[in-house]
Amino acid sequence: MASETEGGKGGYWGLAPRRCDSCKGSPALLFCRADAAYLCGTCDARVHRANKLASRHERVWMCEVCEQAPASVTCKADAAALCVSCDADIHSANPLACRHERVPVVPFLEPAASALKSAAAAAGGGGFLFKGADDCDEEENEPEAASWLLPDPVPPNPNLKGGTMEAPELKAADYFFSDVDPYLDLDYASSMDARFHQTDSVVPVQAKAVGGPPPPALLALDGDDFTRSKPSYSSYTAHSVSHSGGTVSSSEVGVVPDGSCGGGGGVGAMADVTNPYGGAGRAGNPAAQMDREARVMRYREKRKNRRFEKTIRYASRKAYAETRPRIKGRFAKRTEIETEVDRMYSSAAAAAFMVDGVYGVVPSF
DNA sequence: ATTCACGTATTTGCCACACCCTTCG
DNA sequence: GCCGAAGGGTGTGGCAAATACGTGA
Repeated sequence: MASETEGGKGGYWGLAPRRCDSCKGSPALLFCRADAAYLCGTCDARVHRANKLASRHERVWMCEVCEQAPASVTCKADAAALCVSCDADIHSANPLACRHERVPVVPFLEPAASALKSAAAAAGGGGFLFKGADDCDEEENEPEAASWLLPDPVPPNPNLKGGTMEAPELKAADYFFSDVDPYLDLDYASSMDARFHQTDSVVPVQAKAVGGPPPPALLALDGDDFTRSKPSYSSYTAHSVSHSGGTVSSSEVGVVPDGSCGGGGGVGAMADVTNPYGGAGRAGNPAAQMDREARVMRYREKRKNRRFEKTIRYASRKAYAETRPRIKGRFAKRTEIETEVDRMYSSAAAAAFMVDGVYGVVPSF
């Protein structure tokens, strides 16, 4: 699906990724501090396997955003390795972003491919670099995580440039969004975010305890993976989701073609949507790239803030819903008698309930 | 290997109404 | 710009129906 990058030749956000200093052809995958050189996976393996001394060179991944500079920090929230510049840009964008926990990148000594595997293997034990933002401390389905998060474990082969399914430019960031973006209405999500941010402070989140960590598949795809056929995770059923406006639901994240995409809907619109990189129409368009960047930022913020447990936004409504009369589970109209009874006992009975501790005071916001 | 029936698990929609939020004067 | 009133829209939980899935014959 995401086999092409911005315009088929640019980097993640339209900027061409830095080329390997050795072969000058493949995009650099890592930076060797000792050599002060940017290397692709193939050259890295060749250079640093040459002798024992070279094998001790510390290397770090390239910044996943700009692909121009070595990563200096890893943002846990974004699950991304970022260079100093991108780190500053991204995490100064808004108050939420600036709160992201970041840690210095840890250099690795093994070849890139091995390092990738190690990272994937370590994903279950603190190797958050290649994990989703919310599942840092949870078990991960390793193959799946690798399949959608990891950059191509096989170093790009310059000889196959442009002729393989795996475009050389395809890097971690591509995997991050390759499955998600086409089905993620970022604008809508952000608008919902805006709404929630307006009201989130109104009512404290009342998170119900859930049995365990969210399933990797959901975590991996922001809970929006509607491309899969009916995932069944009992702890995260539709009730816990669709009955909660605070969590992701199918109604929240509609599969809505981006109105800003060219083509005017129909097949054209969908074709554009299914291309997470905007297609040729966006290539080289700074405005579109900025828009894309903003969307990605919003997506990441949403991903960071997502909750898979049921979230009660209005405790008062919950309290009323729980006490509301029902017929076969449906809310029923209060009869006059009930109303009268409610009125008669509202003060005394309510007080008794509160004394019993069964019903708490309904907060009024 | 395919089809069918059956049981189980999961998802979806419905309902009333208090309250939040926007609009208007 | 501030305030209050009015009205519309939203969120809430339990149940049943619908749907999906799994298993054995």
